[in-house]
Amino acid sequence: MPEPRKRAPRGQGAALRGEVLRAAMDLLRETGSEESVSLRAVAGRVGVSVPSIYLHFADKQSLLNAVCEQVFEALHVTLKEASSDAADPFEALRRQGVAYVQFALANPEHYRIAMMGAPSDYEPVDEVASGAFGHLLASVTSCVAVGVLEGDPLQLGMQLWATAHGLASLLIAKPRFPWPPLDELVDSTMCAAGIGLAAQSRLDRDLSVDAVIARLDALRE
Amino acid sequence: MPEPRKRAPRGQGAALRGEVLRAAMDLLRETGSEESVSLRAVAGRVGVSVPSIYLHFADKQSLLNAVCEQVFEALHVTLKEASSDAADPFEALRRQGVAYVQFALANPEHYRIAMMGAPSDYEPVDEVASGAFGHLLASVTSCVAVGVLEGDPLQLGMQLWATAHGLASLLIAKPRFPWPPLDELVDSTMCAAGIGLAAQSRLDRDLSVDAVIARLDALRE
DNA sequence: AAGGCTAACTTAGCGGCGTTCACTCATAGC
DNA sequence: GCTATGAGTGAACGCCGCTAAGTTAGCCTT
Repeated sequence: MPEPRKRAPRGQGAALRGEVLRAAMDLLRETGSEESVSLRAVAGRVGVSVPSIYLHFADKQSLLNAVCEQVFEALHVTLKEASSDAADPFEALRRQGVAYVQFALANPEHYRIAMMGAPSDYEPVDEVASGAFGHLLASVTSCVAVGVLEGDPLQLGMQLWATAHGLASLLIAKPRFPWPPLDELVDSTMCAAGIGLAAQSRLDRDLSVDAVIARLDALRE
Repeated sequence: MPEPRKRAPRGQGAALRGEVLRAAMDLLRETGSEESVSLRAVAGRVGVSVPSIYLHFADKQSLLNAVCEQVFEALHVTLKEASSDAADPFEALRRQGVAYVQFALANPEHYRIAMMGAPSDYEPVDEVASGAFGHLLASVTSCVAVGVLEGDPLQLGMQLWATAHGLASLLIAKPRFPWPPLDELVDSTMCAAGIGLAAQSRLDRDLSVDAVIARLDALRE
């Protein structure tokens, strides 16, 4: 592994920032473990000395925060694409949930850093809100407008988010668990989450089992 | 902070193991961050030198694995207590879900290590299966027997587990997010998860929104 | 009671980590 | 040609997990 990098010309110092960020993301993907992404490893891959990283990132956490932003943006794009050809907003929710889990499983270490790490001082909560979660919220709001969901769109969105995240993060954190076939599991879970939220607002929450059974059996065709 | 520890008598060397484990858990709880639990910090708190830890734990990960086992056991006890006085198995599920999230929020760093960390080489998957998850599975199986849930209890249990874990881990990982009041959010989410799983098996999964609305509106009293 | 055996624990040190400070070097502008 | 400055480096600090070698103290044998 040579060190191909030449000193950048006068105005182009910031180019190094992009190279460092890309190297960090590549290392995460290739090694699959956050701990192997050390500043020395990143610097070595870029072909630069360690302190050079500090010219563009205040510290290691800032670099990881930049990684998170990339992940959030990629997730946003993925969810938009997944829901673009849905027939209705309820199906859009389901597709977004499935795409969310697939994204997490396809980029587990990126997802772990962005969504399962310790909360850092600067949580980009606005980024998330205006990005992927904002897109989810729009679909939820449409569902409320159509009448399939009822209640506060923000709370409904968080509940759906939590369901998708729960499945994704469990699958990532506990890969040895004897999971059933994933496609069916994920689709079933997101389906149940949507239907559950829709059904819950139409039912008294404190019904007895027998009452719940009686009501739900009416759903059968 | 003095170092009160005297050398243990001849047969009691293993007592140190318990002290180290307790110190690690206390440090986790007090500092609220895994990174501040270094072997030096643990050893200092116990009043012993660092290599002494290696007499009872193969490496740091083994110590953390022991912490995880404690957490799983405490979680198991919590879930058993929470569901002990439920009127029916469906309510037992709901109470377990609520208690699960409360446990995670009350012990966030313990929960993070046990459930949100990178999978270590020895995942105590059997421990989880025979403990807290086993207890959840029993309630699910009862629900299937009673007829409110339908399908594979293992898959249903995983889906409920994922929902509770999703809420818990999101709340821990994203504390800056503008969460609504937690009690209502948690109870609503677990309720919706149970009802959703029960309703899903009674519905064609590919109904259009309008069909879903029509069917679900029949649930209203 | 003396001495040895071994369990229990320590001292010293390795290499790797994030981070900092003082520095070199090349070039753009005068 | 000179110099100001942006781009990047070398060396070092303290903390980390971990290890090899050594030391201490109490039970057991004789």
